Amino acid sequence: MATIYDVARLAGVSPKTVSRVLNADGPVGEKTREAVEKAMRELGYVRSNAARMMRAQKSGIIGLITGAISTRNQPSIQQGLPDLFIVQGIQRALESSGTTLMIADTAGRNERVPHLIDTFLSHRVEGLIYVAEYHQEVSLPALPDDTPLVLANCFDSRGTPAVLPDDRRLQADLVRRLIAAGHRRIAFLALRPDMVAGRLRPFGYRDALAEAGLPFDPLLLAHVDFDQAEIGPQVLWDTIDRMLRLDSPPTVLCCGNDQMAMMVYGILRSMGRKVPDEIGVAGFDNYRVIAETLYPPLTTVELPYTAIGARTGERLLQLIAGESREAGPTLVAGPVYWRASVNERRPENVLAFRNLREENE
Amino acid sequence: MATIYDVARLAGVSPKTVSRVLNADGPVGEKTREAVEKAMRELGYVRSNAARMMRAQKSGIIGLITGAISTRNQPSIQQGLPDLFIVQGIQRALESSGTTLMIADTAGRNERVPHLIDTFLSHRVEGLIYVAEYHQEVSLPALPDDTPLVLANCFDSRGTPAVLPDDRRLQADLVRRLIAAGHRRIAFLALRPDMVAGRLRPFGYRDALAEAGLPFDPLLLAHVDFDQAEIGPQVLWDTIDRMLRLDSPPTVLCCGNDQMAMMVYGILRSMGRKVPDEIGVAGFDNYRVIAETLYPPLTTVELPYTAIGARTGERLLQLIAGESREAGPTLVAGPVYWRASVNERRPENVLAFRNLREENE
DNA sequence: CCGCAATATGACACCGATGTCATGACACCG
DNA sequence: CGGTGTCATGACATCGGTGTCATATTGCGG
Repeated sequence: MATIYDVARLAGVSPKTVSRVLNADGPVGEKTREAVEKAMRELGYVRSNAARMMRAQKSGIIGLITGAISTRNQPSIQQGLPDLFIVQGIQRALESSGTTLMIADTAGRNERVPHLIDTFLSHRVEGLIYVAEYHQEVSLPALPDDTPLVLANCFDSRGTPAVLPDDRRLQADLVRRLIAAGHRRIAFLALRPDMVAGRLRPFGYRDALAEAGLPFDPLLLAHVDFDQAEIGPQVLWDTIDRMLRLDSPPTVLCCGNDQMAMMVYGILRSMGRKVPDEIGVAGFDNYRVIAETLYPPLTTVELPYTAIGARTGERLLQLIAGESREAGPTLVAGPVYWRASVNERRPENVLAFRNLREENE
Repeated sequence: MATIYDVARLAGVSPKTVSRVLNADGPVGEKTREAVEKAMRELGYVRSNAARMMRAQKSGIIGLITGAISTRNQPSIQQGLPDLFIVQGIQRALESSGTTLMIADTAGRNERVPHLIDTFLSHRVEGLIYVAEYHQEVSLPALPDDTPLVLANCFDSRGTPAVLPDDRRLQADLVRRLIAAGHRRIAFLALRPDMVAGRLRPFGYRDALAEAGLPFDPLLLAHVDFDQAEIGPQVLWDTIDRMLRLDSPPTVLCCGNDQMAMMVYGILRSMGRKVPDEIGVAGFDNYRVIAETLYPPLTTVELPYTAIGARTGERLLQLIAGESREAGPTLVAGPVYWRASVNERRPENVLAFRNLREENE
């Protein structure tokens, strides 16, 4: 591959002059510039980042580690989609910064992380991002002080900058909207309590109930490990069956995620209950393939992965630039998508709710 | 960040000796080695790839361009999953080769590709991979001759090495399995004919029919643009309705992909037809969130994205190593997943089919 | 016509690792 | 005891850009 020396020779100038043309620093004569540009074109010259990087002590590279399929403890076979959207968001944020992304995946083996970090350090990355597959606590090996790190969709106990979904608020927003639609008995089929989301979202659920002056009924809240191989569907069935037999049964089922909602559709159908007329169903994630394809389309709230990625990228760029920024995690919320799986019981409330939100914007 | 000179000074040796310890070439005295290793540990030394790369004229970097969300013409809102699995497969294949992956996404703007390629070339990538979101023809700008390129999930007219799903064979394998299960009237709701998969898979469908001596009935084959915003579901409904009213209606509906199958579940339910007892449904993709969560679980065939990625990585490594390998695209097939959405009408055939396949392995 | 500033260009060193070659210290053999 | 080979180590140049400083050329006011 052609070097700056080749270009210089062909153009009959010194390498330094070519460098000046490349970087548009220092003055260059009109005719000289043209000769150099012609030479570059003829040779198909592309400047070597390695050499440049050595001199400048700046790589323009950011390292990205994804956690991907950690064998067990997966919240669902949703596998990878969060990662993907987060990475796309990161790319969008970095796009205009002139940095390039290097990626590596642990492939489920966390013990590989130190090695991946070393590889990135050897490329002198200017910053590191760790992306987790679902909201969780992680523990990463320490980095040299001068390499900033941002965690996406996860956090650690050292207070490393992190960008997280605002699970509590997202759930509260969804339940608020259900209440605004006139629902009063709202069941919540939460995710397993050993997952962060399974712990945070019930708070949001109760926040919304409390705001509206509705009582919290423990019989309407259940953590359901719906994703277990064999018995998952059965557990889900039993839970729903129990709730529907209550004296005052729920008018809507709030599911831990869209995938669970999809299973709930099947179960309700088997039970002979029509959605949304006999019972409403709401999801969580706005996993579009599910939410938009289900019939009726699923009301849900968006887990804003792309936005999380974008904020992560921005936050890292700030750290690299040395801008201090506040500490603590950045929480990201997203919109409620109101589709046909929940009936509006009181249209007038919904209008009021909309107006209220618009005023708050 | 510490350099090899810092380490050398601290250990009281020359940089070259440190280099020898690092690379385990040339002989080094026992005591010297220990002193050097101690110095490296104390300084937290990580060797600079940039410097190494300059000397060695080898980067150990592979560039990966993903096509992602090209606005229109998407086969579905499946958005990104193929990309993701392909990239994971690539990473698995490259993992042991000591190369690092750089990624960039066009973000739907194809005109950015030349710029992305230049960025990669400036990092002196040893090879390039282009990953498309769905099986399609692409056209990339020419590369310098010495940088190998492999296309994943796409192909071009220049005969660039490519790794593709064997759509025809996958569809044939699935239909064969349906026939083995005793089905004789098999409807095929194909994808749009302007998509490669929409053209190739009908051939596979007919291959399987022909092998079994079954007639091809044009009334049982329809291309359905099920994904259109408003009318998609209606078109799908009409098509199914028409087929079910035939004098000799199909006993199973083969869908263009799992997402379409999911919609078909909803439509059949609305029509009052029970799956699988009154009619079978088969998908395509083995999009697990759908196929495993639907009730009943969906019989489908796997579009082997991870394998496509792995083969792509392997093929690129071979090209980089200068091993010639055959030209032409690499076609990758995958297994049929038999779940509960299609009834076995003739169990004895299925056994025979299994034995046959095992003999062929 | 001289002096000084602005413009245009080049020589050279340096970034950090490593290939090449040289050198010094031993050990072993005849 | 000299010759030869092996081991251990270092000096030096090199990879491709670019920062620093020097030099050559031109223009313009006085």
